[in-house]
Amino acid sequence: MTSSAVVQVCSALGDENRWQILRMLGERPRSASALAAELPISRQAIAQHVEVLVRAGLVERERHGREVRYVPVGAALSAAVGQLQAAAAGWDRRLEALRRRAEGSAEVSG
Amino acid sequence: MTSSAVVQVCSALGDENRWQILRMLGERPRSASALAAELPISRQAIAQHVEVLVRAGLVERERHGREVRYVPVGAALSAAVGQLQAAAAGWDRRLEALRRRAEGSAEVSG
DNA sequence: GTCACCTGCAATAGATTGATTGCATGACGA
DNA sequence: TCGTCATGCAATCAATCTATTGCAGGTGAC
Repeated sequence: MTSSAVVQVCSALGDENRWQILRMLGERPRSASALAAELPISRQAIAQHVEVLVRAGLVERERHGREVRYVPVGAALSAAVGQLQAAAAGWDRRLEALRRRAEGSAEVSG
Repeated sequence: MTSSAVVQVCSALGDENRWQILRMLGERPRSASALAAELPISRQAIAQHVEVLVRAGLVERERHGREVRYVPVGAALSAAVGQLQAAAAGWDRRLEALRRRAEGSAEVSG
């Protein structure tokens, strides 16, 4: 892993095609070929996007005969959301303190 | 804007340098020059990262004389987290249904 | 066994991103 | 006014990412 889990999940979620794929898999697990039949990009491009999602832990492979179906993993997203939430909460607290200080005195001694 | 707000926030959060910057700004708002003095990358690189964060709505500019201080915006992160949470919840529900179906019968008729 | 289909790997081209250097502009302080 | 310091813009380079094509390997159907 080149980066922490949250960063990797965010990076994976930082692309609209991957959101689209994730949404489609959420409706119904599908193979890369099946996804390619409904999206304007090639199967290989989709395979690469899915690989990113797999590495981020957001989807899992499921073999069905010669077919590989991809299934989203809700828990991974929930976990990432939890950490983001914690970060947001921490910042909120600190930022509130900062804001109070800023309103009280714009510039104390340089 | 080239993409939706959530995607943009995720994309901005998909880089460790930007997390680092965000954390440092959370501790204490600073200028790009001040950040550059504490990070191993150039001021310009930091300025570009901060620009990404500003475009994502995660930080705001604050002029103080000839200095430009950057302040994180907790609300933006909270909002994004909220949407991610909604997505996660939706998927969780659907995925639970899928899982139940999968466990009951591996492959029903196509 | 053979055919068809789906997956997987490799190589490649184009676009985007991350980081750097150099210079110009603008504001504060002496 | 002049010097200093911080910001801002432009150009450039390297690395990464996205998407494509082509082909080899495997699995299931007949």
